[in-house]
Amino acid sequence: MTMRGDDIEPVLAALADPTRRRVLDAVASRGEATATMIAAELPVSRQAVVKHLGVLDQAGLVTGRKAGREMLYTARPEPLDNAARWMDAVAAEWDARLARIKHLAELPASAAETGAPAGDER
Amino acid sequence: MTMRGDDIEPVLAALADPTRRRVLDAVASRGEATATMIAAELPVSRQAVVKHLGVLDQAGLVTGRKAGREMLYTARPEPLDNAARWMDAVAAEWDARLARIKHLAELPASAAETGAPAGDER
DNA sequence: GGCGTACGCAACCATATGGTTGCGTGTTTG
DNA sequence: CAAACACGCAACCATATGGTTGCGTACGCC
Repeated sequence: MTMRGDDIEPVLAALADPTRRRVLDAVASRGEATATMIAAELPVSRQAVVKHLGVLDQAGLVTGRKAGREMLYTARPEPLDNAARWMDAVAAEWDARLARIKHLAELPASAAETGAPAGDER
Repeated sequence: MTMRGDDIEPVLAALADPTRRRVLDAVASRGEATATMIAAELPVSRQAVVKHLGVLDQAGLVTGRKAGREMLYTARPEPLDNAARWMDAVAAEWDARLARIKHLAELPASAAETGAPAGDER
C-alpha cells in the first residue's frame, strides 16, 4: 500500500525539509535502518524520525519491511530520479518558450500579423 | 541582490507548494508577468501571488525588473536544472551504495571482484 | 492637477508542520 | 516467566506558512 510513484508533489514536499533529507540520507548510507538507529545519530527524537519516515514512505522515497520487532527502512532512488526528469522537462519547456518569445520580440517587425498592439511596449 | 543559485534548499521548498508552482508556470508561460496579471487567473489574491513571487525570487526561480510602475517577473530555468542534476547525483550515489551493499550481502564469500558486477537492476 | 491603477508594507488568521513526551503492546532473551 | 527493548499511537506545543484585508504611496493618463 505505497504505490505512489508518479506524483512529484509529495516527493518535492518530502525533500523540502532539511532534517528529512538527513534522515533519508542516513537510511541510504546504511542500506537499511530503523527509526531508532537514525534517531541515535540525529538531534531529534525517534518519534520525529518515525514521522519523517512516514512522509518519505508516502513519497515513495523509502520502504519499510518488518523484521521481528524491528522496522527496517530502505531508500529508493526512483522517485528522486523521477522528479529530476520532471524538472528537466519543465525547465526545457520554459527554455523553449522563453527563447520563442525573445525571438519574436527581436524580430525587426517585418511580418505584422494579428491586430497585435503597436510593437513598442511600455 | 539575489544570487542564490547553488542552494537547493530554497528551490525545493519553493517548488513544494502547488500554488507557487502554478504561479511560476504562469510567469513562464507569459515570459514576463506582474503579480496582478497572475493573480487575475489564479484563485488567490494579488498579495498572495506577491509573496509567492518573493519566495520564488529567493530561490532564484524568477527575477523581477521594474518597468515604470509595474514589476515584471521572468522565470529562470537554471535553478530547476541545477536541482535536477543534484537529484540525479544523489540518486546515483544511493544506487551505487545500495548495489554495493546488496552485492556484499549476497556474496557467498567467494570471489569478490570490484569490476563490473552482474547487472541485476530493475 | 486630479483620478485611477499597481505596488509595497503591515497586521492578522487559520491551518499545517516539525518536534516532544507519555503510554500501551509485541518481541527477544536471560 | 519476567525484564528489556523497539514499536506504534495519541495528545500537545510552538512556529512556519499560505492567504486575506486594509492602507499609504508612486506612476500614468486625461
